[in-house]
Amino acid sequence: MTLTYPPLDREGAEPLWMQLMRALRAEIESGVRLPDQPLPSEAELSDLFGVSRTVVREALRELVQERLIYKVKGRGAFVAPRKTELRFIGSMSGSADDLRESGRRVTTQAISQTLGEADEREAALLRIPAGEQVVRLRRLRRVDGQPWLLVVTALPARLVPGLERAILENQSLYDVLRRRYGLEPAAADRWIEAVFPDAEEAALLEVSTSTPLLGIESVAWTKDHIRFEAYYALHRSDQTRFYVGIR
Amino acid sequence: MTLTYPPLDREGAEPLWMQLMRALRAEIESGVRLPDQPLPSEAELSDLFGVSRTVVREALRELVQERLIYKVKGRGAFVAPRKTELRFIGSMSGSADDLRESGRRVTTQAISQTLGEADEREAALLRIPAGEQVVRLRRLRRVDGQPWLLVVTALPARLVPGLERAILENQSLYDVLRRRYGLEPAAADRWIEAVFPDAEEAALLEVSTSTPLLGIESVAWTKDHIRFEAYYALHRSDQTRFYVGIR
DNA sequence: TGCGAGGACCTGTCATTACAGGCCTGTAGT
DNA sequence: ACTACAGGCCTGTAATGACAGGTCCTCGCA
Repeated sequence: MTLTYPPLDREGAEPLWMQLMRALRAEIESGVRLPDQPLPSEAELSDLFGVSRTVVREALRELVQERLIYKVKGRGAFVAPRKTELRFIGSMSGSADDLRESGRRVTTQAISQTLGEADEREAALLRIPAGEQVVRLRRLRRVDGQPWLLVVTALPARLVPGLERAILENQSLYDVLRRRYGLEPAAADRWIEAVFPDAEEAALLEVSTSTPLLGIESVAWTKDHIRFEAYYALHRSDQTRFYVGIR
Repeated sequence: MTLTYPPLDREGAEPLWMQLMRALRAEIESGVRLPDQPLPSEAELSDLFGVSRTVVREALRELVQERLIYKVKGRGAFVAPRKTELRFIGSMSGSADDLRESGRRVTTQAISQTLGEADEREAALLRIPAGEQVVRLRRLRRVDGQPWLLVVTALPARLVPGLERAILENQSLYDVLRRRYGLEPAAADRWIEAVFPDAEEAALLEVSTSTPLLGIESVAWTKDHIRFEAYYALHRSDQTRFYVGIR
């Protein structure tokens, strides 16, 4: 009993492997395929979708990367056991709320809000072509007056028209995104690294350029896999600690 | 001016792409290739090493994954700018020290220390065959008497002979690994997710099985890329907060 | 001198073919 | 009833060939 599939679009719209990946992901996330159940073999998928095994393997590779499936050599590919949904608590709102609860004064200062073209890193994170228009927000967050966190957020302009003119001072970005644009974060990828600030960043955070900071790269997407926000945050970890909380 | 390379081993010892990846990684990490300098093109690497472009692309793919290089369509592959070394502060030692500094009592209780066979997850993380012998440590950490963190650590037995008989109670694992086995963590990958504990885990942490916990999967390796430790930590985030600190 | 077209070079994508080696099961032999 | 082995299925690895489309330099023309 195999499902039937609409033919893939071969007119260059999108790579075949990406279309195939989406089709399989939709099946898995819709619950049609149950955890630990085998997917059709690579050869079968080739036939079903009318593409080469190269395309199938590329698609499966991405799904393995996303932890949606796992593969066992000699047996096949299987649906990964459903993970508990990672409830997305931004270091932005989440940690600010935590700190406020603990009686500290948290303020957010908008450094700049501009329209611009996505650079390589942002484009890769948001899965958009480099050069596409993005709204870029630079904000400085203070705790008890002390600089604490510097964030550069990029959002595809077509998803958030007019955001560059919104007043975000001391207002949760996620609230605005949800209320005004209907963007609800469902999950995010984050990378944490130790970095040095450049001269401007150091000045804003009031540290020397040789002070190691916590750099957090993040990309957030909705349940429909629309990647709507990428940010890079620089964190002073000497004064206030950075933490991730679950609520 | 191209370098000369020893021929790759074709006798099934290791996939060609892995050998090629190692060769390129060694060059990059030794500083022979400078940041943002281009690597030879895929075609050139094919010729230099006498392998197909398939092999070259697989090797480059892994290096991109490791963030050692980046690729630009139409231009080539380049050495990634040297990242500030991620100073590895385990949630084990690091956060424990932080808490101790803040005047809280941190104790570690060994639940079990056994020899066993690596399961699929551990094998994948440690890059060893499933079934290889691993020393497995299960430990419970308390803060002010309250259960806080449950960790299951797996280490390849051949790297840490006799560790299953060591006394680790209230002693830093990393100290033991460094002093006794010369294993110095240089970097680590970590994944954070929200999970429910199973019955036994819930009992140890004194929560219900419907309490969401912070699950941290981690694998650590030395500067020689020897992956020596994988752990899965379950964190009570309702009582004490989980945080990552830089020191 | 400035500019635009062309071409060389590069990665991205895709198809096809081949074989090694792990996994599983059915079957023949004990 | 039990075991050993063959064969089928599956993924992993590898080679080869082809073309699309991005990048960059050069050369000829205005």
